[in-house]
Amino acid sequence: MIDKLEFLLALARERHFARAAEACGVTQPTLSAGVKQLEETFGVLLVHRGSRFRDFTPEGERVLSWARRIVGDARAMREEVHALKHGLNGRLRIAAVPTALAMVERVTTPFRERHPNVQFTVLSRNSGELLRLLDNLEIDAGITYLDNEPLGRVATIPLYRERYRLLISADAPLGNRDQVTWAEVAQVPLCLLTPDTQNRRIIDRLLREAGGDPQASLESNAMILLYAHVRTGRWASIMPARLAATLGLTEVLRAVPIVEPEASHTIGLVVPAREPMTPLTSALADETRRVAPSLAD
Amino acid sequence: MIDKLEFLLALARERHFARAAEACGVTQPTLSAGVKQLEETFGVLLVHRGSRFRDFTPEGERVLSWARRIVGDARAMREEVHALKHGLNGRLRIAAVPTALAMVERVTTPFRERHPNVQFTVLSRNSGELLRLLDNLEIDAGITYLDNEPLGRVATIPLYRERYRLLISADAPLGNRDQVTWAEVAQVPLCLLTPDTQNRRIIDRLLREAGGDPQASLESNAMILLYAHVRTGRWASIMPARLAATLGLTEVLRAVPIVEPEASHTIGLVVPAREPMTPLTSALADETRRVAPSLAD
DNA sequence: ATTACTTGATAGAATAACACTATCAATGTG
DNA sequence: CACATTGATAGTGTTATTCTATCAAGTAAT
Repeated sequence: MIDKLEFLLALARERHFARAAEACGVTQPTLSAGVKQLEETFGVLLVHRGSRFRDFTPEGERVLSWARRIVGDARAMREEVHALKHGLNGRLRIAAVPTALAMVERVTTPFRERHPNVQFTVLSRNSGELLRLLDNLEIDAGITYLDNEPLGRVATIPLYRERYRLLISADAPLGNRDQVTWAEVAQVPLCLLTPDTQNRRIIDRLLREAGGDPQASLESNAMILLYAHVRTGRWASIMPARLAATLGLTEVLRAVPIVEPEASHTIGLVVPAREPMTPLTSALADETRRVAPSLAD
Repeated sequence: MIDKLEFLLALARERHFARAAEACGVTQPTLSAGVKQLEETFGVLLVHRGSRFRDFTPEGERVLSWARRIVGDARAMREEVHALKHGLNGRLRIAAVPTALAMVERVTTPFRERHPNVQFTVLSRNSGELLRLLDNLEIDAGITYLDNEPLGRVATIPLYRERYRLLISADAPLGNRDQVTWAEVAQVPLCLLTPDTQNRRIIDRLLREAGGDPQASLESNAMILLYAHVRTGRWASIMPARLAATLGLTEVLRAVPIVEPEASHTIGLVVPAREPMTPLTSALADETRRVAPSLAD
């Protein structure tokens, strides 16, 4: 039964019978039969199919949402029993928004001190993608914005507040200032994240509210690329203060606080809203709560 | 997998392999094999066995608690999909404490108006037994005391407050009074529920706190038996006011409010703390919320 | 229109899983 | 010490599951 529900989850992810089957490590007829068996036991069609996968029926959507929960719980059960026997081990799959990537270390480093047998996979994802992965149980936790766009059914643990700095060469027009306004920043050509990221949407909004017309002279989804450009002193960017501090400044590169307004957003851990959590997730949440005070401001 | 977890739940209920097997509709070797298979997949012993069932290992207890949740969710899923197709139907299994039995009608009657295809099984159980049944998914909901003894992991919906009356013949010493004190009642031989019931423990406590020495001249776990005695006019009892009102008074039988203190306890619906609830449970909770205001005082 | 490709369903065979009956060994009980 | 109780084990037949191979329906391109 649970295997069949996993088939259904894979089908929801892949929207394609053969690919879903591959993801489950079975052949396509096996997955087709599994889905059909679910439909027979429930006595309802779950999937609209023409000659190909179309979408889920309303009943299918409901089953899907139960399946997420049941499959998640079954995994949590296995994980917990394993942890009871062998101590905390396994792999934590985490995704973080690009602006928070450099801060993941603040959690993972002390976590590893405490639980050396736990391994990590950390992905860079934009916030929307991150929530989708969390929903589909493809990651165990995410680090993203908690207070800006809606999150869905998740539990959250605040980690730190993101504040904004203009990274710019000391030689440039605004480079010698102690602070600049968003209105002033709006006049500068910037290296920014792509518009699919929440950080970019936040910055665009702030620039627009200051009467500017946001346009990035260079866009990327990788923070490291933006930084590589900025540190030449020939480009400017807006980055979270903590990120700028982590990356370090050169002799010519300055991080100027941006005011009017002194905007800030909360970054934190999001985990599936399941009670009880899996032992790994629960330990990660504990570590996050432990670390957060040292990052407060 | 889910079937095996059901085996485990049955074993926890029956504490006996053969009886658990019978409850699941399989033979004893089948259930033994199922449990053993769970133990193999987890790589841990779940059950301490000597020549007979002893108890669950710590890991077994954890698996058990996950099993309750997973099996419950799987049932809820089936029920919900069925309800989507055929409207709300099926059977609601409810247990109520003896003093609340007569009030169950206040919920079931309007519920049936709304959902005529739902059938009921209503059992009389003491509060401890009721919570155990709820835990083991043997009932869908209970009606019991919400504010006296601890309940465990359940969601509660208050229904009404239970207040106490001395049911006694008008000829008897206290029979002509407008109110009596608990201290006075403590002097009267009473027909009461058995001490396994929460109502009896509440009354005993109130009598003891009034300096009395509670002793029942007749005990039963069936309210109807107590009433049959009392209505002869030759016995006395303490009953909740609403129950006395439902049963009706005879010419000689009076229901005298008991004061010092004017004790009261909240009676309400308890359902498993699962989010989302099954459609039947959810509808019952809705109905209870709808009815409660008309019973408030 | 015709052809080729994509996608999911179906048929048939091999294999694995499952549940049953019968029986046994261990532990209590009178 | 006989005897009942309890759960594990062996052996067997049945059912489920999964695979490979193939098919039919629908799309897209020529």
